[in-house]
Amino acid sequence: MNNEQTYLDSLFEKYLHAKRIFKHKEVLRHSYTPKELPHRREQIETLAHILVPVLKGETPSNIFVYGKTGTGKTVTIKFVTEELKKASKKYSVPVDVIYLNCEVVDTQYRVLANIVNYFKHESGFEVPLVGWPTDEVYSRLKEVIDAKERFVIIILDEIDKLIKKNGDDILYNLTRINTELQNARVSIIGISNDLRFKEYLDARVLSSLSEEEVVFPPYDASQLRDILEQRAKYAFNDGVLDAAVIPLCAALAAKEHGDARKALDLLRVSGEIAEREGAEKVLERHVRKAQEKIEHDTMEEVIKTLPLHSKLVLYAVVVLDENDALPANTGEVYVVYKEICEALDVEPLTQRRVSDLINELDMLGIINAKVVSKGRYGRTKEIRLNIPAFKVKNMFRRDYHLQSLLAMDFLKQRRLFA
DNA sequence: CCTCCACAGGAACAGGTGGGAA
DNA sequence: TTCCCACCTGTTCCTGTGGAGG
Repeated sequence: MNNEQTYLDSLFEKYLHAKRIFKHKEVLRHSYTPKELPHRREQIETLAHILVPVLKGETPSNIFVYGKTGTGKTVTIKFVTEELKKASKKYSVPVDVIYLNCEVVDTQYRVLANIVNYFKHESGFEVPLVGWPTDEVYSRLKEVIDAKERFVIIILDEIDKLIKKNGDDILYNLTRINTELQNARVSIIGISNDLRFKEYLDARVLSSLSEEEVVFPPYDASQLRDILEQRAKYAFNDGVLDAAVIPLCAALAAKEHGDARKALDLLRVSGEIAEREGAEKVLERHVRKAQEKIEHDTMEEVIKTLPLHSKLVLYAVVVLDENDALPANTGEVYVVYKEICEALDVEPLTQRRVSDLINELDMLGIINAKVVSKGRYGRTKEIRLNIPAFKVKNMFRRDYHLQSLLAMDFLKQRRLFA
């Protein structure tokens, strides 16, 4: 047998094994809506109960839904509203469900524009993504919605993001829109990860938005196990999962506030790693590898796409870390940052701006910035690095600006904290 | 109890981009 | 083309503040 032949054999061999792991991988993606939602019966019933007046031609209450990430809020709402749409056909009540994710659609203008554009096939016009005055879009919205008798359910997912950035004007407008409509009725379902977000709301808005509240508690490990098992049945071929795999994925995800999304990602990536290795079964060690890979990949993606000055600020924190100068305060980070800018011949930003960049890095989980008061010695942030310095440097190694910085071994030459 | 540090973080504004409309 | 608008980055100027040390 010649080399070419062996190569071809192993090529097919690998392919065969690869086929053995997954049956329907897409079942493990979070965009997939399963036909059954384990451990969410109570929430489904509550939501159905709140929405059922629609079928009798009455306006349902607005709903406020909250729970941490990966507790099944979005998937449950989508499921229930889908069912409602099916039922509404039977009773011939026209219902439109508009789903908006406020992480993407994150201004009052975009929310309104998206709603108007939802009806573009019916109304025949479209609002541009920028350009119009907001109140014009709003009156166009009323016109379009009110064109006939119907119920419009607007789902605002991650509504906290929208409010934190823009205040509660949108909600104020949307919650009282019914008083200005003749034919149509609008109700709103707000979904939030953050319970404290209610503090940002005006009392009137709050009382009208949270006429009904539905809470999604985190899943515990055994519930996560049920969810994974249900999906694994369709996703994987029989017998390819080692008995320890699902419990481990569930346990790891349960540790992080019972996040089902995380659990599904772990299971999927474990399968992918096993597949790539050409293994016949998914084993515990694949899950461990998957966890590392997920963590590393998301962090790397975030850091790579950071704007230049955020990278420089982060690099300043790395330098401080390597000088054992952490936790540092804002002033110290700013001093190092300015030196880095000078070394690279880049115009530094003001401290005010850098302070905001530090907050952004904190939000991304790359660093940790806690506001502390040191009494006589002022009020500042205590800044720490959340990932090992060498990992950050490795990610920077491919960055055009920072390469030179690493090459000149900035840290040692400058002797910043001798 | 008061002071005063070293900032936090809000407000107003400037300048630029990218898009639609007349 | 020119004008308008939303939105972003960034600056300047500013007021507010928790708590150690006097």
